[in-house]
Amino acid sequence: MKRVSIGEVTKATAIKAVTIRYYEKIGLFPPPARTGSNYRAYTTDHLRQLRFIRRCRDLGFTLDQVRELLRLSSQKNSECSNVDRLTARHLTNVEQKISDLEKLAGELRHLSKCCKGGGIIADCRILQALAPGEAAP
Amino acid sequence: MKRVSIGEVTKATAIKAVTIRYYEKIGLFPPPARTGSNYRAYTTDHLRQLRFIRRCRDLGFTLDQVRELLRLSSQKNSECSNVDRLTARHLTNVEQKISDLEKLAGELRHLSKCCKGGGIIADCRILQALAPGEAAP
DNA sequence: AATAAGGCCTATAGTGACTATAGAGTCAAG
DNA sequence: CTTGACTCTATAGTCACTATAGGCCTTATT
Repeated sequence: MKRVSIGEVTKATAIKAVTIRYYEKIGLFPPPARTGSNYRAYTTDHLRQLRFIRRCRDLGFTLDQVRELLRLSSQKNSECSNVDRLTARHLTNVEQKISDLEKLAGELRHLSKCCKGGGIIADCRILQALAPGEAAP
Repeated sequence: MKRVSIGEVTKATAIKAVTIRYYEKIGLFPPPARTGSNYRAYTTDHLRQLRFIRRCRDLGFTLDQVRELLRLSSQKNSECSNVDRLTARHLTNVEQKISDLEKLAGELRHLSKCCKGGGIIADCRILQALAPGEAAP
């Protein structure tokens, strides 16, 4: 079967070589065979897995979650509800994070509004607002 | 003047003692005096600074940005436009992150929708969707 | 055949912002 | 006097990489 170098994998998956080696080191996917000169030689199976990993990471899953998804996806006959649950939980996290960030953006916008332009630090409204419990005189 | 222990500071600022010591170690704020038994003894100035830091962190500024804000806020007579710029840039980052996460949440919701309940892994739409370029048969 | 460029190898250390752990000294109350 | 809560230092671990150093392999050019 055809085997490719780590550089080819990088081109095909957009995962950097160092990262691929790192994934191998932490046991995220099985290590590939080596050539006579000790170069890694990947199969199309590796490529498939690494694309899967890349996609999961793009979607914000942690490496532990990816590990779990890989494990689950290898058990072809077991129930798929675990996958659904994992995805749903992750979605909840992401939604929480969005709402946190939106609150935060609101506060930052508020800060930005009150200090437009050319005062001096001593009168800076932003800094005053950042110092809690210290009302402006 | 009155000085308080690290425990008091923790209560007053909601920053953990270890974190306060960590901030001290990386030089984020001046180290406090010590008691005879080598305990840290904080002034109200320290308290003010640490509350400031806490607030900045809550707003998502990095420690480097906090460092800069502290530096700026100590120069009472210089211009405040730098503070404004820093805040604005941070806001832009936050807004970018929100939009990234929203796109991501959309994809996750899409995933979640297509796999509700009780199939087996071999047919799992989520896993199929996570494997790019491998269309379902 | 020598050389230079580029790809690949390993191992180690660094990032940010903490968190956890171990082992020891200090203080107040009972 | 002992218990328990608090404090101290130093070190290592977390996550998901990124950077660096130093050396081998391959290919193309001279």
